[in-house]
Amino acid sequence: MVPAEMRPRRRADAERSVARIVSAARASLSRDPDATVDDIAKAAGVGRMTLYGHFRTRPELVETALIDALHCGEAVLAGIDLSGDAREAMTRLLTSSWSLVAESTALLTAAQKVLSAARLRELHAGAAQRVEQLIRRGQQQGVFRTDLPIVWLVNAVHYILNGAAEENRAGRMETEDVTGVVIATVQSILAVPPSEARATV
Amino acid sequence: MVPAEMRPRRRADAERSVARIVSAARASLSRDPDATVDDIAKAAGVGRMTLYGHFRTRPELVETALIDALHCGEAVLAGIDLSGDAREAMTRLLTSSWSLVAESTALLTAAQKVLSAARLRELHAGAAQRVEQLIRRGQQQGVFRTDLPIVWLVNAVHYILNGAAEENRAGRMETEDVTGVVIATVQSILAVPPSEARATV
DNA sequence: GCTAACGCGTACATTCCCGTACGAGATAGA
DNA sequence: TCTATCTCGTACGGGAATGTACGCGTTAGC
Repeated sequence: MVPAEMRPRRRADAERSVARIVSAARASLSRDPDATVDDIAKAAGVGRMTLYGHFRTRPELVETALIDALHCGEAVLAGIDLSGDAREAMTRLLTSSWSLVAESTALLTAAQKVLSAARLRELHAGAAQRVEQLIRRGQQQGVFRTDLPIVWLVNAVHYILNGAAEENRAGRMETEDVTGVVIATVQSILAVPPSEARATV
Repeated sequence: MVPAEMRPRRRADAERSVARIVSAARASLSRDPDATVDDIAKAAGVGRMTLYGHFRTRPELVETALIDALHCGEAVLAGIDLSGDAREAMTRLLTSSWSLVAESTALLTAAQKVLSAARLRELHAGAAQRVEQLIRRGQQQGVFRTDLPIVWLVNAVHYILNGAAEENRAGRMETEDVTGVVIATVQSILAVPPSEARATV
């Protein structure tokens, strides 16, 4: 709530602790949405009380972790060239940030239990919109399908990313294989299906 | 554990209660994996103590619900013609039972928290194998892709079904639209991609 | 070096859920 | 009608997680 600039100055070690806690929270929560405050503190290598010194409640911590992941996502997205052929742009996007997007989505579901729906929409709107715009541009270029609702296409991509991340965690897919599988699957979902292609001609 | 035939006879009203509880458990758990025993009892319209009269522990209830859903799935699958063109067979399968499969998958994730991995594999093996065999047959027919691991294809279909069910629950997709969207998406995922088609020829 | 800020542990109150114990009233089924 | 079975409420104990209170030792930063 309070802008970072207005809070009383923090000491350097406090800054480091907070960073480690947020990082641990992102990792723990995206792995297990029900991760305990104690789990996160242990993962961060700090005491539970130290954590409570920086975050008053668990929901506040979850929200901070989600915001952090979304900001990272925004930053990475901003650095990717999304112009040109939408299919190639999507491949670039997935190659460089599928794990980040998957993490954000997992965090989002973790946050659904503790944050209000309105707050969630507010936070997630930006991130999802970038993907949606890319898909929309692909549709205008005629390389992405238009026979399914765009909301579904956006979310289907997220479900696939999440699923691939989970397969990887569960040991059913090697980390080095994920990128290729994700790209192939997503491109198949977004591509113009044969039936529609005929209709378009 | 104990076969139904060997347990002492139950009265008709008890039979009805159990049926309502299992049904409520399936519905509640597939909506919220963390549904409380009390939630389920309320949804079933019985007291919590009545529930405990039939199921000793929550894990036992979860397992029963999962088994029930899987059995329903098996029964439906057994009634579907899976011969002929694998694509059409898949469409028939999805049309008649996407919601059932989605429910089973959701229940499976709910069960992952309370049942052992070994027990889960044991229970789920049959259901997943039917889908896997269908996909494998499609690959032999040359209508389904072979460039991605079959395990991934099977699970990707499950992720999509789950996702579609969630979109429907969240009010982002109309119930009457789900079937079409699911079929279109799954067929796109399984279809032979253009690049592989060229290579095959 | 001084001081405020920080790390961190113990202890405690609270809440929520699970599972058990007991028992009184209702009902299916013979 | 009679009885075993079933429903279901209250009450209780245990466990886990959240958040608070207090305090001592340490360290960053001036």
